[in-house]
Amino acid sequence: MLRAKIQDVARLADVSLSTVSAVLNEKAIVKESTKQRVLEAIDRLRYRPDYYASNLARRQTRLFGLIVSNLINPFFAETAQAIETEARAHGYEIALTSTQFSPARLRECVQQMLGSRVAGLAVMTSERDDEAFSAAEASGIPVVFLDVGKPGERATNIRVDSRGGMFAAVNHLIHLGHRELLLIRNSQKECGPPLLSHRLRDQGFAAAVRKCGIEDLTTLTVDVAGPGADAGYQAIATIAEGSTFTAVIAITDMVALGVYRGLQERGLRIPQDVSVIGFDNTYISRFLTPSLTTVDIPREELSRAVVSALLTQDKEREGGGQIKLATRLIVRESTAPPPAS
Amino acid sequence: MLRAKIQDVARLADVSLSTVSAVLNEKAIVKESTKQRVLEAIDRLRYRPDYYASNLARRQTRLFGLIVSNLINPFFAETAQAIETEARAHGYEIALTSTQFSPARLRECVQQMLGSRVAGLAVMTSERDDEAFSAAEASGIPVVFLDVGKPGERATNIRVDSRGGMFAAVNHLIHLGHRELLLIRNSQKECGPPLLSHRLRDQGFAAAVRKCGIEDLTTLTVDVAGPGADAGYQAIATIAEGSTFTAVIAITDMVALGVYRGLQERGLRIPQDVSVIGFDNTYISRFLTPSLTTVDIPREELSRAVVSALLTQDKEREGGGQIKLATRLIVRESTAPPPAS
DNA sequence: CTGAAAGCGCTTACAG
DNA sequence: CTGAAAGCGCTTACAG
Repeated sequence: MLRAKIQDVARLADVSLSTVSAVLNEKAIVKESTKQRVLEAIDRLRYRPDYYASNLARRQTRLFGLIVSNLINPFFAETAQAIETEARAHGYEIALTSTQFSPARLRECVQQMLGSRVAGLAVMTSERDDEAFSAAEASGIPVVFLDVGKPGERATNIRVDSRGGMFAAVNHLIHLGHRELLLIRNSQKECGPPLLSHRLRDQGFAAAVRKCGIEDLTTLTVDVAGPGADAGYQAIATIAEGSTFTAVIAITDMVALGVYRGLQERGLRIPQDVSVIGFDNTYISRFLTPSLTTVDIPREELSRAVVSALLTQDKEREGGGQIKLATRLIVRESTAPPPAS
Repeated sequence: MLRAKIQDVARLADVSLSTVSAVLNEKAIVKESTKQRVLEAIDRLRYRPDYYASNLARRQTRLFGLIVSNLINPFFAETAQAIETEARAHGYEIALTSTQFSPARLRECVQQMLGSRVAGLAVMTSERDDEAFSAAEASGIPVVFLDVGKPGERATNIRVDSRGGMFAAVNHLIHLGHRELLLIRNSQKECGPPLLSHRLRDQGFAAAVRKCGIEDLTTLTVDVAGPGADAGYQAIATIAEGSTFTAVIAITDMVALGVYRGLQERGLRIPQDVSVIGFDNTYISRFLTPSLTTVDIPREELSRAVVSALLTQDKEREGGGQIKLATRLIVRESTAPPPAS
């Protein structure tokens, strides 16, 4: 069974190609009766314009590319959703692709997006790859990086204020009276250097500790490889009996979920024995028991910032841009004063 | 800045178009020295073949379309990921799109996929739309529906054995001694008729109850609109004081998460006071406290079944197919005998 | 408002 | 192994 083409529609409706095209794209004004004939023919033939032919013939697409690391991480999924909604509101589709944290896949994805002549490209991955980044920047289309480091000459860089979030988290714990903090990070396998967004959270933690002015503050940092919840669980399960801590900061909510489980298995109650803070404010965090104190990254603002940057024309964006997004600590039930010692 | 085209590469490398194309597509064998020249030119010009032009010129794409309801639901995200991995192993890309549970969006998505001349289309949505389905079937490409009802003439239908899963869940509870069961379902707004996969789970529940042969079995079903966890929480929060139940079956793990929270707020312990069973075996379920007893839908088998059906040629698939996928109850900590009354 | 014609950037037989 | 030519199915000026 052969696909109908625009020719077939034109013939059946007894009009010219341009008329069918006009009806399809609602560009020119077509006489109502003609339009009906065309519509009927389209319907009868189950005609669907060929996407490749029409995009080839057009000068441009109404498509934004969005590259994320992974769809299973709720933060990426929620953010992708928010961006798609925002983009649709402006008449753009989203082509979504995920890298599974592989720099090589990231390069492929960028090339694929450029080959799809996207009107703009957002790269929101944890991993980074210089070649991929420079290819994106050199393309001439609007490019947005999320927390990906070097602002670059032309790209817009969105920086989530992870540092600020970490400051808030650390200060919250200190004010509650905690003096022994445990920071748990996870890394994906084969990921090369640590994820920038994690590094920023990291640095924020270190800076907050340094600046708080508390002398007897003790900190410990644990790194575990693997998916979030597994890593958080492992971190707690394998930490030496001797190590003492009254509060845990998990680098993501998923890690915190694993921490919850690990603590419970060791017979430690949250928050009576140990306080826990997450990062990302994912959907599940407020349904956990106890509900999770976490750092919120504003999805709405983020998606608006991304789309508006992608919509921006070249001339307006010389020198690249830097957009900073505030974070906010959401205090819930998982944090409380440390147990009396 | 203009994109380089194949012409530019040919000119710079001093060869013909077909030679460049041969290098690009690794079809014909090109002399090594020529190949190097071409590769160099490609590199120098940052050339990227235009996706639309090449797909238009080709007879076919190596692209499968995948339509899901929503990316935030971990089940869809995890399944999409598994399918993408499986498809890549066979040399196919996945175009992923989500409907947000809207039948109108589903129609658009199908049309868009057909316009993209996908080599196969998998529809894994909770909602359904006859027009969209028949458009997909009429297209002549391999089509796979997941739990979407009517097998159709040509499409393959994958049925998850929800009924079997529900039987296992109900029987597990009955064997533990439970006699008062609560089933909690959620529905998405604007979704029209109840989701088929939920209906199947529903019917499975009813059938299991009917067939178990226990006389004094009491069941209650509650419906709440909204996202999973919210719905589960609301269901428990708003259920009348008088209603008694010793076990809850949640229609999805996300609903179970909300149920956990709701029960805890009402001072009920899991599983000492109330047992809870979920559905989907999502990533988070084993990290909850207590870990969640749930019905597993085998992701691997599912993705293999989907991809293999999409790969199947027309002739082999006359009359459509029906593939049934077994489910399995995973017993964890959230189920135990009911409290002594 | 409608029609004929050129062109989008590739791929693919087909000759050489 | 390489080159010239046709064609993929649209869109878009440009005349009418």
